[in-house]
Amino acid sequence: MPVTPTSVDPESEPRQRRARRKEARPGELLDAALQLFVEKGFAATRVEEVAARAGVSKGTLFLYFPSKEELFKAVVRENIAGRFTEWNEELQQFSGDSAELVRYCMHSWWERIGNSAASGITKLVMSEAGMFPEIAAFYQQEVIIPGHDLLRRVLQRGIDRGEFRPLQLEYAVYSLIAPMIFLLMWKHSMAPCCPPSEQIDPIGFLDNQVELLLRGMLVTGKSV
Amino acid sequence: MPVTPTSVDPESEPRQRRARRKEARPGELLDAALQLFVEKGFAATRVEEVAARAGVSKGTLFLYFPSKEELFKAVVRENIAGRFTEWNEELQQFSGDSAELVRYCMHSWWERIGNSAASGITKLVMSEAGMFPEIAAFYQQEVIIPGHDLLRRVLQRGIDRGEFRPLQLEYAVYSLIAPMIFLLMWKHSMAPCCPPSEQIDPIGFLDNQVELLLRGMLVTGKSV
DNA sequence: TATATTACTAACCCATCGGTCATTAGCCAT
DNA sequence: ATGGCTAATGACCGATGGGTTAGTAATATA
Repeated sequence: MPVTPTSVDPESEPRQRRARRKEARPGELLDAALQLFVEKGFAATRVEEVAARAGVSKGTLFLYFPSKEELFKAVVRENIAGRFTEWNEELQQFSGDSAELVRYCMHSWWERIGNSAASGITKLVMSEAGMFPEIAAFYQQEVIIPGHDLLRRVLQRGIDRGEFRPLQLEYAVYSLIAPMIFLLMWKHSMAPCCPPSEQIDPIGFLDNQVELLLRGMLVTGKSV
Repeated sequence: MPVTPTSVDPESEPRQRRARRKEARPGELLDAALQLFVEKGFAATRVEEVAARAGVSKGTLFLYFPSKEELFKAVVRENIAGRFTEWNEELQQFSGDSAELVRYCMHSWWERIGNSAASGITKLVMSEAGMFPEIAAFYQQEVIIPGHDLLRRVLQRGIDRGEFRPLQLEYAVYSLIAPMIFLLMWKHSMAPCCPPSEQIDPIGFLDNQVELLLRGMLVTGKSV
């Protein structure tokens, strides 16, 4: 494949060859890098390819990022803006019953993370964690723990309101996280080379899983 | 680190430098490769390192495996020998109730796969699937589908015996697979660089998850 | 002990790719 | 216009590492 810039920019003005656009470069490079890292993994992605996809030469990339590794870190940082505070408030205001809240959590996770490029980041981090312990730790701090806490608060609410049985909170939280991680890995690794017979409908699975878990969590007698 | 052979062989006879051991080589190379691939991933593992760990020179490795990629495939094949037929029979003979059978399944999975080197293979395959669609497809055929079918049969048994509610079988199967995949990814990516506070006790989690799911699957009124 | 066979080795080759730098060209102030 | 500044380039470098092969030493056979 020739290295025609896949034109990350929205306005497809026939850009001149050596335009000077200091402001726009980093973002375009990060976008291109995100795509390629998710597609091919860290090791198999060539910096020159990233540069080409951003419509720029390899030298220019190193003008903005000191190394491939730093580029990778920047990609990860860029794509996990702390959406958790906003999300937390949203859940704080929720007034329905806790089963409904859990359903809502899972759905909004799918919409905002699972079904977006952010899911690629998570897959990427888990795949390359061995090579980048620093990033894994960072991700742990910035994503896993906040997400974990958020879900624990949701479950605690259910218990406090007498809707859920007293649960082993730590484990129950992971019971909600597990299907997300599973879906995410599936989507990015098995699904692409998978016969149609074995495809998973993500929303169907998520709904089903949540109902199953809710039945297990709700106080006995309480119908769904 | 010097390249002293880490002596894969059990009997630590002070092996001479150029011993001829045609029979033992492939196995030792595969063992070394498994370890290193799991530790460092495919790309980051150097064939010379594999050879060294097997106590042999790089040239010898290429005498037994035509390329690094074929070595990788051989490792995958070697470590997922069709244990499924044996496993299937074992479950066919099970005489207890189906909840107990599900518990037994999860536990034996943990013992035989999750807590063994085989789990590293699965993690590896999922991580590198993008680079090796052929292997991903192979794994799909040889592992995922048989495992899937095995679990479906278990759940079907529960429904047939009136123990489980009529379930959405396809989804319910993945509800059992999800925690396994989750544990596996966690163990091989996040756990190593994770504060003690966030460690997961695998068996505790698995048990808890199973009980939660069983509560959701059992016909109403049936206690656990 | 002499000879043939072959498992094994180590030095080698070379394509790839991360990273550098001297040069070029777009932009702006005067 | 033009000269100074710097964003951008692409040819280049060096290291890395997969793969090759000419030669060596262990074994078999006689």
